[in-house]
Amino acid sequence: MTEQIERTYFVQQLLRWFIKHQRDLPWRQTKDPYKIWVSEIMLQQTRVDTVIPYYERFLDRFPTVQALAEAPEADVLKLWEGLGYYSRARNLQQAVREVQATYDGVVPSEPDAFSALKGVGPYTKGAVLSIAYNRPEPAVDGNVMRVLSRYFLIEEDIARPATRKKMEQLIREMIPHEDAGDFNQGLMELGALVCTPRSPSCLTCPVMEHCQARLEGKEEQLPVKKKAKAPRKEYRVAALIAAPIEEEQGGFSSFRYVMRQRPDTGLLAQMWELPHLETVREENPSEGLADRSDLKQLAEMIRQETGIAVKPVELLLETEHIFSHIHWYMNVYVFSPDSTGASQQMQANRYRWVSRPELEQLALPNVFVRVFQHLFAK
DNA sequence: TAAACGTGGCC
DNA sequence: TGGCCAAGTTT
Repeated sequence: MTEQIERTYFVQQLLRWFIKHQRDLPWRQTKDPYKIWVSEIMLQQTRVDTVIPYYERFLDRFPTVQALAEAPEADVLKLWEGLGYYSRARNLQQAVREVQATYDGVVPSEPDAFSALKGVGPYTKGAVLSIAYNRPEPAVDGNVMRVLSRYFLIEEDIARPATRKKMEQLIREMIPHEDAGDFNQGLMELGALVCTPRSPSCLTCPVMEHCQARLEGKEEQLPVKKKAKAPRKEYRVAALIAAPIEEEQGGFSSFRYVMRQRPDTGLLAQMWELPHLETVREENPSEGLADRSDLKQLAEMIRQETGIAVKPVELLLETEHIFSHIHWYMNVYVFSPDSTGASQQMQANRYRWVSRPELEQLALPNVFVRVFQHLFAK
């Protein structure tokens, strides 16, 4: 069988299979390029089941390009809370504002124009344009690379950009212009449902007959991918500065807390956190209580940046959090403040006193969401 | 090219 | 339990 016939067989079998077996997903109920775009951004490195509730809430709140373009950044970040890779949210809004301003709110269908938008890389360009506009652009993600590496027995490291480009070229040669969107989605769907990373269901695969890896018994060995490095360790000590809120009757029933907004770039950009600092610590973090000098340094930093003098009261909890590239060991101490006034200095350093209802409005990374869950459960 | 950038589920 | 993985992009 010639290579060309093999490819034609693949395309036809895949399309037939996809039409019959595709999942009923929220973003498949629409052809609105904006909604498909939102789904593709959320789905980057993120599971379908995780995305669905976020997708529904996000579009409920921002149903159109205009609605998202006009929304406060903080609201967008809050709706993204817990989803991870938060620069996706800021980039999406920046791109949507560009679409509103430059294209009168219409998502551009030209590959170069759409691709130029913030957060739109080679995958997202192909996915959105093929699904929404049926443009014959490749959309090569991890699923697609797995399927192709097996079917064509491609043994190059899929972590290399050069490998992805090779696969994009392959797709350009195969993609049917009449069914570009279904073909791209079919490839991804096959990777998600049948040609899975472990224990692929070859016996139900529509293209098993000519799958080169299957024919050679190498389906479990592909794709080849370089191993990721272990996350580096960081030890941190954080301050929960709590002050009772006075009521008219003279008692109190709730607290205010000092929160700090992270820098505009980098890890967890613009999200809110407990004031904390990195401490020098060798191995064995569970040994864990921050020593006096850590607490002293932390109190000093807080005084410098807020003008509030604080004293450590007790250890609230020791917790770990693993990002993709950093492993945090964090000890959280309760501190008592000598005052509760808001100062110019606090604001300049991105600190705020917040009540519990105000806290609910801020976007927090999961590691700090869990700290408060622990506190409020006590 | 390699590292930064989150989170949760799975085996 | 810990490493791997999931519809990647930016720098």
